[in-house]
Amino acid sequence: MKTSMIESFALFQHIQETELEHVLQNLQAYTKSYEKGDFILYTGDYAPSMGIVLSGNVSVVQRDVWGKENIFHQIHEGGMFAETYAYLEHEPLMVDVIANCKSEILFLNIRALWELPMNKTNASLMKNLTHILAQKNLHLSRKIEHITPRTIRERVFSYLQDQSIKQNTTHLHISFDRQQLADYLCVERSALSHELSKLQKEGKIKLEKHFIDLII
Amino acid sequence: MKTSMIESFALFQHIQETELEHVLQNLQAYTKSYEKGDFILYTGDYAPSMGIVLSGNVSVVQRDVWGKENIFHQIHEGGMFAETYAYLEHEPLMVDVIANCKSEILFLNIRALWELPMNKTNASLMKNLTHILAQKNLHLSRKIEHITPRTIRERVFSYLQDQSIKQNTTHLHISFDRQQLADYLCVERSALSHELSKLQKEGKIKLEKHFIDLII
DNA sequence: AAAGATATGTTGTAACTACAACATTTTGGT
DNA sequence: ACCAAAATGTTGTAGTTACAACATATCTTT
Repeated sequence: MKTSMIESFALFQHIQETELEHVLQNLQAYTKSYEKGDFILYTGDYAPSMGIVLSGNVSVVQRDVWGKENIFHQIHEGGMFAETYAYLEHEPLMVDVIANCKSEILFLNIRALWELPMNKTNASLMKNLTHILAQKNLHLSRKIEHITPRTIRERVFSYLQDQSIKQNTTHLHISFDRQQLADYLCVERSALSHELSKLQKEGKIKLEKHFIDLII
Repeated sequence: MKTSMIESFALFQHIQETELEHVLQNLQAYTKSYEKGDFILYTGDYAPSMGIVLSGNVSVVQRDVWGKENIFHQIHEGGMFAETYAYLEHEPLMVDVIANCKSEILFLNIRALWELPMNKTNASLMKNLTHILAQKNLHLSRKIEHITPRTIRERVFSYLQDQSIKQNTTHLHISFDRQQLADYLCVERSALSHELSKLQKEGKIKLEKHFIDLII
């Protein structure tokens, strides 16, 4: 396992490189590879371990009875998923986790952390984990903010303004394709396309492939 | 401060009663009282401390430009709020916290936890905090699940089914009034009343004040 | 018990979206 | 460069909601 890459991840901030191998062992680390479209975790499952995306990217998705998808998160390299369920061991997953492309996942039994002796390294891990959970919280709150408005137009602007702050530019890279963006905003794909076209005709945005320019 | 009450709270599980006074001191605990309608925290503020509801109850609310309210949580006795923002110190609040009635709040500087020596008590506090953050995450995910459907009817059923599981009965106590339930589900109050009436006429639910019977 | 205040229920209308069906553009493999 | 497949865009229609304006019920205070 390439520790050089792993030590850059949020969970391992302020962990000594020399400790890393030991930490991975303590957390019963193992990796697994997935192809595009593979299910990594299923709704209803219990997740004994959380996942870290070593390469590729995955979607955390909820499906309703009719198969309509609601994208909660898209997790890229270095990102974590299922940490909530790995921690709350009796809570069944309310989402699927699916590989968007060929991906390699590192699994860690995060509950083991609380059985380990209390030293500086393990305290750092706890602090990092708390930090990550707090940020997941914010992401979920932002998603709620984005899907609260009734109209597609308002949802799009809510999302684009958020992206504009995060990317610190008005030339926004959108990592979703249209269907995924529709799923994230909980609207119909063709209706989203229609609204984006209208916004472009009105001169409020400019569409170019995976970028959207915000024009103010 | 009545430590007998405080030790029953989620944050203080498995903490020795004899340690409690010391812990409260370390976390710079102080209490403050609020009247109905008082703002406890404002959108845009930074929260240096998180809050625990000692008595009364509070709402965590987001407002849009037109003053429309979106209720994220309702926090009752023993519940916590702003733990995410208290932990992410540079993140401004995206919600208001408002007292629904006369309430007493205990404030704790949770960040101080990471500066303290690593002993069993502080490790328990970290574990409890992680647990609470993970559960907040689940609550937010459930809220997303409830407001994802397009129709009021589907949102109501999503919420009622969730309550049915949580309360383990079909005779559901609803702690929201109609306006609050509408705000939580992000729909219009009168439209919600209308839909609830229709559901009752169809024999699918039975309304009685602050209870709703699910009829299956 | 009465009166004012607050909460809840009812109705009509304009606006927006989901859905379906189809047209066009872009992408990836050879 | 070509083709097939996938992604994106366009249009019309039926159904649901927000909003406004009002009616009724419930709570509070005296």
